[in-house]
Amino acid sequence: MRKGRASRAIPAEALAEWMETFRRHCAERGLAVTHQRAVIYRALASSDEHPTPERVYEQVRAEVPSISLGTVYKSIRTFTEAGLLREVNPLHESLRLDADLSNHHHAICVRCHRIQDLPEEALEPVRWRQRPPAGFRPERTKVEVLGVCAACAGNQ
Amino acid sequence: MRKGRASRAIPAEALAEWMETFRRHCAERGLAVTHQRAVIYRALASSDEHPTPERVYEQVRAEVPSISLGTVYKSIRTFTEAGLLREVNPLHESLRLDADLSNHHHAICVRCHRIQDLPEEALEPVRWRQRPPAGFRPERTKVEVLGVCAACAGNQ
DNA sequence: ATAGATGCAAAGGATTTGCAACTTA
DNA sequence: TAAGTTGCAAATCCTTTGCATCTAT
Repeated sequence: MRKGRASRAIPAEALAEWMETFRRHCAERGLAVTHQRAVIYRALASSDEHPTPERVYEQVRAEVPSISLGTVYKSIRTFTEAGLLREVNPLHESLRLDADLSNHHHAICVRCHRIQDLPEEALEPVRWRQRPPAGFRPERTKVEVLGVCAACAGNQ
Repeated sequence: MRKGRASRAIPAEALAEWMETFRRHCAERGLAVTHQRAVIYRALASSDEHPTPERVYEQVRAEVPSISLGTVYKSIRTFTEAGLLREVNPLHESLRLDADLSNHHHAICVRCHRIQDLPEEALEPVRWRQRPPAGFRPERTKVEVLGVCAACAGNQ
């Protein structure tokens, strides 16, 4: 994991625009725009390292030393539920295992987290159009199709 | 999440073959083939639900009531490190966040878990060849390119 | 003024670890 | 028999919760 200050390769105006969007979204959903929330959102929007809550806490504490880790967690959850933020890893609550080592993909239910196998042939092979990031050595490509499974769709 | 007995749509002979492979792999790596390990591996290889360690524990306890959850965790880790088993979610240790809601993909380092963005145009669009699983309503498709990042490749 | 947000501390779940007793090769 | 594995309990890490105090609307 890289250390140091993480900054998205995005100009200050774009960040300003995101902060504006942030304020609007909060207003639309009746979320108070507190100092803490603004700082937390800014830390997230200006980072390209896909940080953990702990890492966000570190960054934010530099600006608001009295902030608590609990507030960071609560804000992140609020933002995620409001659709302002996304989890990179929808299945992070617990380890999920696969004894099938052949190449295949997964269909993941965003509601119940059921995972169904997709045979490799179910999808067109993934191909590069551009070059991979400099120095990155690709080994394996997985596709996750996120959606709603039959059971969850049936439950309304 | 489905309840009940999960069974992969694989005939008994294939399972027998997997168990044989399992024994061979254990032998190759100097891993003892204990009753517990065999039962744990069988539970995993015969399931299509991508179970959690807790779920494996439930299934295995039906056969070996005295087994401990710790042993299940230790065996799973041993199997994963030996390459007999794969984690569906390599990033499950902690929540990772993304404020960029536009469609894009990720390059994930399997060593340090660094996540780099891949713009959507970096890859050919993912297309279905076959039909999605019955009743599954796809919403979004994510590609994860797993590999080794520049920093980790440099460290040997 | 009031609903909602914060900070703190305690609780809860997932996973790992230490160690003595037991198995496998 | 020696090295490795198990079961148990305690420890650790990540995340949520309860509650009194404070703040944005």
